[in-house]
Amino acid sequence: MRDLDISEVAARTGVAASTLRFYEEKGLIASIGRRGLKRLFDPSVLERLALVSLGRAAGFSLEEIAQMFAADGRAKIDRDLLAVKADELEQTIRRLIALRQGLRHAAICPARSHMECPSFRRLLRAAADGALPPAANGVAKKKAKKRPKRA
Amino acid sequence: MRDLDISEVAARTGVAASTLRFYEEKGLIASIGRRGLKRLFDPSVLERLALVSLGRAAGFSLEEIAQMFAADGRAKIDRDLLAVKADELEQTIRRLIALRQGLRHAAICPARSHMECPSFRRLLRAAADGALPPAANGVAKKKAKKRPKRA
DNA sequence: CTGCAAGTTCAAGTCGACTTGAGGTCAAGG
DNA sequence: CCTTGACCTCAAGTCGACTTGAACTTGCAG
Repeated sequence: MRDLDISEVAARTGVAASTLRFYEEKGLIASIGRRGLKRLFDPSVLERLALVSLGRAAGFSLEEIAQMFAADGRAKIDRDLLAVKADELEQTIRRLIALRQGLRHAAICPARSHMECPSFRRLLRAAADGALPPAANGVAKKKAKKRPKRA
Repeated sequence: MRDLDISEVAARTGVAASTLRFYEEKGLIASIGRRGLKRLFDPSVLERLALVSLGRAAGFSLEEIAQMFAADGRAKIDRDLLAVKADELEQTIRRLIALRQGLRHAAICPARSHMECPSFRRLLRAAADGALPPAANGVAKKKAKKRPKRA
């Protein structure tokens, strides 16, 4: 496969060109050269981006991800770290399950007011105790932009 | 129970005073009056805050939460909306579970490089397809501040 | 009566991950 | 050869949820 220019990478991964530049700046990906001014990417960048996407989904920050890559050239991912993240994820999952249960119940609860529902009050107590997940901050409105063709 | 001043509310809920002012400004809570300059809160604010906390954990924005309260005076929570959130949560949970599986496997995978592991590659593919959760943005470092006494 | 800790207001700053805008460059098609 | 549109750089802006700082005011312990 030929080298890819930025718009091809964007099209094939669904990652905006601006984001790709940003990632390069952060050391998450690398362009293999330029044609004139324009970046050229090796096709392997696609895999790399998948890895980034995976890392993000797993709750790693861009910086953490960059460090995994930075360790040495080849994506050297610390297995212990993975296990730790998996455990964290497990915690989160448990909490979310409890929460979902609570919500479902609240949604169909016959009590006149939620406040009269013991189940809801229990959930409330849990929330007050901080036993529920912290709730992702600063999540901007997804403006449902074009999700480009999947290659 | 007597009316509470802001630091009492903060102490009993673990919500910073600055946050309480912020919440009041946003219409999420209301102070019942002032002693001099100082806000006084009715004890019911504690329950209200638990509700806010619950809403946040469930993935509602402050604005959405405010609207639930705004509908009329008494916390009028739309059951359909709850159900919707519960479903979203369900989606998220499924994805997180897949992810956790993937991470766990990757953590113990015997393949020399993760790239040589079919299971890992499958996960990667899923990530590339956007089948994984979007990963909460803008989450600032929790600096492990004092979690004050639970009343 | 006085001092001061604890409250107040309002504007501005922070955090992470990007996006947007202005202004510039250049490879390729007509 | 010349246009043009895809790319480029760099600075600044955005989003949500708060926090922080500066400059005041005040209830109340001593």
